[in-house]
Amino acid sequence: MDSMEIDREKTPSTGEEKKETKPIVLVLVGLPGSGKSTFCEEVMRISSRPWARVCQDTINNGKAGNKIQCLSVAATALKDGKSVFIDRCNIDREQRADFLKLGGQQTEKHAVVLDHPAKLCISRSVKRIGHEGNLQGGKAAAVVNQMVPKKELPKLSEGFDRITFCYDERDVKEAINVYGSLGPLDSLPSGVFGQKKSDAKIQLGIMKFLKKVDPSGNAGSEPTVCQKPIPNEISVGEDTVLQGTKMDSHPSGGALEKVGKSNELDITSTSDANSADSIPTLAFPSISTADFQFNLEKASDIIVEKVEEFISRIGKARLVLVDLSQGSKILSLVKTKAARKNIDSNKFFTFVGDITRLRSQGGLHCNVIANAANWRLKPGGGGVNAAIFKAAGSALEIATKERAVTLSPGKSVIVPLPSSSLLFAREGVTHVIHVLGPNMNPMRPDCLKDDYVQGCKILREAYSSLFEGFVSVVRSHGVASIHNSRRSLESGGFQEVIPTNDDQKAKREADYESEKNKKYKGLGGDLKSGGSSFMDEEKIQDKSINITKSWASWAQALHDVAMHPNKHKSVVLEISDDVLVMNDAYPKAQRHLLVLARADGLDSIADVRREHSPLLKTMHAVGLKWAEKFLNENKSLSFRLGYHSVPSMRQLHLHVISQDFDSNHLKNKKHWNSFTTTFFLNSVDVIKEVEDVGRVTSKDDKCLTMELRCHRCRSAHPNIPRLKSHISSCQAPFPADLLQNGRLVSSTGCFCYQTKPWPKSLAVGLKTSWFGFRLELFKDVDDALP
DNA sequence: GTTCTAGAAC
DNA sequence: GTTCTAGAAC
Repeated sequence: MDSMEIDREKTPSTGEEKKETKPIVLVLVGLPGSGKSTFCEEVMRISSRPWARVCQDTINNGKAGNKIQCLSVAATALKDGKSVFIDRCNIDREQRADFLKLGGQQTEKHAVVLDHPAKLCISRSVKRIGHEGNLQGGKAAAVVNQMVPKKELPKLSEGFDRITFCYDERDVKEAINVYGSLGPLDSLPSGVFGQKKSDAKIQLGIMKFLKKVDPSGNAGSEPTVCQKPIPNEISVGEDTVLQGTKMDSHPSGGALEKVGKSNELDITSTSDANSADSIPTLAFPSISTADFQFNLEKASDIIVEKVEEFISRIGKARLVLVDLSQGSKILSLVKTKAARKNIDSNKFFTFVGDITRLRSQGGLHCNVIANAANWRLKPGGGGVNAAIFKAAGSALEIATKERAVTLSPGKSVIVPLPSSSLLFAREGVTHVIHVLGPNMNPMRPDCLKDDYVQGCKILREAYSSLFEGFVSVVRSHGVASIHNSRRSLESGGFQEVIPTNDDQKAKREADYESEKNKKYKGLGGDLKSGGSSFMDEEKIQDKSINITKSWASWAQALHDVAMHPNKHKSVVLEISDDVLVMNDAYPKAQRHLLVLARADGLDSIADVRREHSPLLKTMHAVGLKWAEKFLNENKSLSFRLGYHSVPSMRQLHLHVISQDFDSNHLKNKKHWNSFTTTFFLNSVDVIKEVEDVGRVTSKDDKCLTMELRCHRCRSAHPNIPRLKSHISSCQAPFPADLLQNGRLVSSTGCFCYQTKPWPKSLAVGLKTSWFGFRLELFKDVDDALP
């Protein structure tokens, strides 16, 4: 950037002076360590204009706060006539959006982008001490790395009046001067200033689409198509603790107890100890056997039984049973029984040590730890619960409260650990799963006395819930971890979990800001039955927190097909890089297909974002092609293409279903209503909504229990047999809304594909790439619309 | 998602 | 007594 003045010529700047002076909402955009706070301080130091700095790191009485607090403080400052700095990373459009609404038309919206190379930001944030948000050292490096793939440069179209890009200190200084010399009545011209390449954003978009973003984070530079490893020299502090550590008898107290057939453990047997550090690992105490006085023999049987059940589902991840005492009876029992069952000791072992200091003292990095919680989910009571709450600090209490207030025996709740927690910073723990086991101690609540039938049942449920929770964390984050460990190995690299750019979920979770530490849905019935104890969906939406659903084992079938189509050749009708077609295993009509997305991490329509629009169109196109094929075979059929708003099965899948509903598999109200009410989201509507607002908003599962109505004439029927009898003969026309916009596909309808040949571009597109063909396809779709 | 089954509805 | 639903378990 030569100078801002020169850039002004090639920007959409109007250069017009504004007659009325408005306060400025200046959104800083930059990685930790990019110098946002310094920028604000420098401007405020020299400026004669009243400024307020809204800093998320300190907004909560000097501690880190959340976005809502920032918005509130900023709004107050604006009302006082001040201009405000939004001093937080604001790294993507979503993070910035709410701040652009501040003050409506009465404020100017500016962005200053401190777009320094990620390496520089890492180096600065690792070195700094006394950072307001305590983001320094190894943790800072990890956070920066996590953010890099998420970076999305601001655009005027987001609602900014003026955007200034700074790539080096000279640019920053110039920008400080520009804003610092702004008097109370001055204003600045609109436009984009200092951006190196006008197509940088487009390039970034394409790179993101191709899942190949320049990891240096310098989107302004020439994009590259390979991922450069993060330099190793930034590996610092506690991250090096594993190296050279013998796990069997760690001098600081941790001791690994080998379980099963192998004497070699992954931590030490791996060629690079760092890679073991990034294997998703759950450390869990024995549930109910301490204070709740559960019989050790029975408990050890159940632990081994449940470990055996789950071990095949956790991929490369590991389970570690932890106990503080060297001569722990429960560890010894479990170890023996696990060995007897030949459970893989790389995936399950026992460990003697403090569950709150596994990495720092024991050299064992466990990204998830389980807490043997009490029903009130409160600290205290001694034992593991007290220790974990104490070690994690108030951050865990607050995060827990957001998710659940109480817990029933046999249930668990997953709590993502805020980065402000010591357990996160020191031990690398990203999630705590609170579990409540059965109580056999008459001195404690809900004592089962000696009812071990019930007790064993609840303990089994507790471990199922815990391991299911861990599976869901691994599935949401573990891909990144595994990719990462691979990358670490290749690069000799950085051992913190660094999400790769192709893992949207992990990417979302990687946000270090507490309000963005997105919400996980806890497990099992407790969230459902907890009633007022839990945040309802609206509250969750209000707090901009997303839910990651946990999926039961039976719900994984489609995901397994999508991930491993070779194992399911017999059911796959068609496959491309992006989608796969199969018959529904329990068809609810004469013709009932599923078009599955093959991307991992796209569990349901709720995960779909704007960037998935091409995929949705591909799925629609493939579904239409099959509908057309079926129509050629039977002209009397009609088809709908759509998604269940709350699917039961994991993996985004489009239903292509004929409207006869002539099937023995259609047995109950839920079946019927899931295809004939607004629970069934028309593919065309989904595509439009995703393009318009970036996601699908409707999520209506109440209609599943509504009365049974004919999907054609809308007459009500008392039960399924009577309804089926009616629909077998009802010839009424379909409701008007279905006849619009291609929602219904039939040989006689207005949306008729048979009258025109399938576009050649589609055939090519399906085999090659989305580019090019999708526009043509939709040109065809548009042409076909009435 | 399905299966199983207790008990409601007829 | 039979049919059907709805909830639990998987």
